Amino acid sequence: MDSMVEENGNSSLDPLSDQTSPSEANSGTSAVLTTAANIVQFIPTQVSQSVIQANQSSVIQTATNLQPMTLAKGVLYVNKSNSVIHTAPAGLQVKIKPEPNTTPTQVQVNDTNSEDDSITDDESPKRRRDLLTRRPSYHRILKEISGPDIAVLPTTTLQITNVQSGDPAGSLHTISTPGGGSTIVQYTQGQDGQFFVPGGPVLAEDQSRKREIRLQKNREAARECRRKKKEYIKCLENRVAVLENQNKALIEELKTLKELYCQTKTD
DNA sequence: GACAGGAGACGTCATCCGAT
DNA sequence: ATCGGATGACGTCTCCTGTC
Repeated sequence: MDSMVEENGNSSLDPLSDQTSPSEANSGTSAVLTTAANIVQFIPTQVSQSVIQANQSSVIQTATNLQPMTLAKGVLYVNKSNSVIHTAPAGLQVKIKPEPNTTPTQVQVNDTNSEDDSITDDESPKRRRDLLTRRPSYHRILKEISGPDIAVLPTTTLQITNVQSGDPAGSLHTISTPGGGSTIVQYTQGQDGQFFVPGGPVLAEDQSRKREIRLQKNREAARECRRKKKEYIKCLENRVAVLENQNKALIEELKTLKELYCQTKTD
């Protein structure tokens, strides 16, 4: 499943929400899905999603207004019907050129290997985001460059001031930016050389507890997300099977009708 | 049996995005 | 503006299978 085109009118994850039979597809505004060898007709209002196999020269046409699309990796989400979508071999990138006065709008697939014009200024931030691959995280980059757990401070001079506090642990030290600027950290140093940050253990404990909760929630969310994704893919595969069957049936029907037509013509 | 490679599941991080 | 859920990306681990 290298490329998919999905009409997003139905927000349900279940691409099988429509199970139209070939006969049902004969009413209402019809859409035509044409692949190299096959023709499938279906009703846009009932068919929530459709799937195109990769590496086929395919066109999806539906009858009415073209709507904006959003892109996920390898997936086209079509907000409404009525698009002309050309798929192409893997490694190509889909580009949408807004053409308000023309119908239907063309969705173009460009070879990004040959030309880097995939993002233009007039495209929405969302589109731009979707088209960009994620950059490596700063954390990861830092880790690679400097090793783990390196804190980076701005290259300004720091100032340490000492205040006699009467604290048995020793005098209070304040690290701040020069000129009475913002305090970065306050600490005391015991006779054994250990550092104590006031309120430190409590704060750290709280933060670590919050972090644990967050991680636990995210763990569960990730699990659930994967489950849904698997379910979704399974549904898409089922849908492919259904459409293939419909395709076969229609081809058969066409064949029969052609034969019938030829027969009546010769009579 | 040892080993390599692929597939799948998982945990974590970063980011997006809708709700408040 | 902030928060929290959802999800893509990435690294790691485990299991399975084929090859030697």
